[in-house]
Amino acid sequence: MNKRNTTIQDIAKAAGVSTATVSRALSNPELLSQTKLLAVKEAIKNTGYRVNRNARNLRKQKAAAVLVLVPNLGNPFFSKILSGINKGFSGTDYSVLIADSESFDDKTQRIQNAFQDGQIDGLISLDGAFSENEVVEISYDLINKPVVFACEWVENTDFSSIRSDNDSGARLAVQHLYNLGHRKITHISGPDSNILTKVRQAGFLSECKKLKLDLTNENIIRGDFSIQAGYAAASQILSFSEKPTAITCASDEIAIGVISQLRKAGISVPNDISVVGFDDIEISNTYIPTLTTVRQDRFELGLSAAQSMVKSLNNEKPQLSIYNKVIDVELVVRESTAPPLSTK
Amino acid sequence: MNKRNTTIQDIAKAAGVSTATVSRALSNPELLSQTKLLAVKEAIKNTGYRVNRNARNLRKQKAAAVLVLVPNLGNPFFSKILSGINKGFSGTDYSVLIADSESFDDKTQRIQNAFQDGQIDGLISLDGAFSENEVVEISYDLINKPVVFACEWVENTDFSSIRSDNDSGARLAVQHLYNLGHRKITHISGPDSNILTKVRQAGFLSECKKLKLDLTNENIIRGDFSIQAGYAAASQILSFSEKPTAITCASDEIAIGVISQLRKAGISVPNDISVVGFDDIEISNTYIPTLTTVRQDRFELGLSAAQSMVKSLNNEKPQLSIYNKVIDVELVVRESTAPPLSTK
DNA sequence: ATAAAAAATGTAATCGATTACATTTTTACT
DNA sequence: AGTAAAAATGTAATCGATTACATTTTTTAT
Repeated sequence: MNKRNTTIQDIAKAAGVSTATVSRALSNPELLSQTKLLAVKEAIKNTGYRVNRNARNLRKQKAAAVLVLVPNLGNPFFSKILSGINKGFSGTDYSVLIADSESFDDKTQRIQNAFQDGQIDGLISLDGAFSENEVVEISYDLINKPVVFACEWVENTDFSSIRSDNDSGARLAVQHLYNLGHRKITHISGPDSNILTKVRQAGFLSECKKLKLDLTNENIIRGDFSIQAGYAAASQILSFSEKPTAITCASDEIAIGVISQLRKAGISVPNDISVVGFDDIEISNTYIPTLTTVRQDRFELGLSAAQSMVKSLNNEKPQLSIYNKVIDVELVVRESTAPPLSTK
Repeated sequence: MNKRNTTIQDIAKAAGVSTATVSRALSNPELLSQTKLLAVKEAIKNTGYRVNRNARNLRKQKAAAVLVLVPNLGNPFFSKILSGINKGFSGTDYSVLIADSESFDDKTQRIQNAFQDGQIDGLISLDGAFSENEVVEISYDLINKPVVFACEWVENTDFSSIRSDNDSGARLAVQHLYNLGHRKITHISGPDSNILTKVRQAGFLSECKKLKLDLTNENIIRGDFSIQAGYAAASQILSFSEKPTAITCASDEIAIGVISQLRKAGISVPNDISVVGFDDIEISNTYIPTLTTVRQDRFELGLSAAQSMVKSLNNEKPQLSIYNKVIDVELVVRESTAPPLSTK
């Protein structure tokens, strides 16, 4: 069935031109005369020829592929971002390789290898958990290749990044609760080391201060982004002598965990306590109660990251200029927030 | 910074051997004498040499990559499968390319192109929606490359597939409800064309018959797998003269949609009506009420598909033998099901 | 009409590894 | 020790496209 592949040689013969001309027809058609160009196109159509990627990449010293590093592929939060990234590369020559940080011990090693093997031309990382040493290893100076962070990022580094306006998001949540009349608000935070956590927490505290709300150490509960963290946080809150009237969470999953746990303790959301999430994941609009939350446009996040990467890749002189884009977030008000009891 | 790449030539020179020997050290070390092998290894370590993938692939006429076709990357249902696939390829030389069926007009064209470009050696499709013509285009005869379907599959074809035991799942749901005392059960189905829908629906009907339950045309409601379909189905059910006491759904999302909509109409799950889902997605364990559902091991599904693909890929003579694996499902009983009112 | 400049095309080296085939070295056996 | 077989190694062609450089053709300007 599959004999030898059709190559550029075959096309050259069929069209009565040299291989150089065929190659030009492929990548620089404007250099050719109409006649030859047509002849080549005709031959290509007749044979169904397609350029061999490996040969082209070898010669051009390119990979025509980009690696997307996902902290945990199993977490649905990332799939929408991936979808946006995919969209951003559709219509380009680039393939999207996906790797799961969890699936290997040394992720920087893995990244370096992929670059050195000529497997990839660039890296989009949704994972911001890199140590100082690791950052050096994937830095531009060393690998000479573009790196873009999306969603998460690494502090004090020169990598481009696309991120949501996490600070505003946190503030919007507080303002919303404040406007409803809440004065005692607790924030459930993500894992300490996470950059998103830090920013959202800082935004929360700063906005509370601005609004002159009392700040005690019961204002912040630490957890991670999971539903389970929400359970745990709810239990803690239940033990507070003076309970908050509202809670802002670092993720929708936390919010859902909190709500479900509070409910088991007979505390109703939003009647007894209001809860605001962060992210606006799929379920938030269908959970009972539907969740008031800060929407991040995850698709857009991925799309922008991909587009920025494509730009870097297309500039022959890899422009080092750091590109940072902050994507607006939006407060989506639904059922999980209401005025506090006292004001009713 | 980046001078010329370290090549096999450099290693040969450094180790005082020929390039052939270096190449053998890389892929058939057992052919070499201890002395030379060590010399080569030493040289490789000193230089940090890595083989150039493009060169190797060109020469070997391989791609060392597999394409995973996902019906819709934005749908979190698939991310766990992807995670399993990734796991299955970790430790191998293969890269995982991901494509979203939604992101191009002609998916078979896209697949064929990827094969012809030498971009991929095999295809794992999570998308079973292929017409007869399309099936021909990606058939083994034509492309001479392994294809594995995971989760979904195409009827009456010779492709390998890894799937859940959808039939049993549907039956387990009915049995569970039957054992609780339910005698009037409605099934909310997925999109007509979908193979999973067909099988689950057939399982439902067959089990109902077996248990001698009345079968009217109110036993089946058509929808798609979405939460919205659940909304719509709930509205329909509310209009039935004689309401079912229990509902089985083709997906958890449908189930959640149904529950939330019934609730708005003042009907409580499970007190008034019991609901069983299918899939056991993340939220099912946290929804209110927590969802009784049929668990599919999505990670395992992906893992098996990847392993099967790796096997096909490693057999030099691509074994055409069709490999079908059916993965057990499990009924997870939670809060959304209870005995019907009448029996209480 | 002709020289100079510009455009079109061709020739052949090149990217970096693999491997068929040839040659040398080692082992095994009489 | 001598020879056949086996093991180890080397030489050079090859995979398929791109591109520097050389050459030919066309256009432009005088």
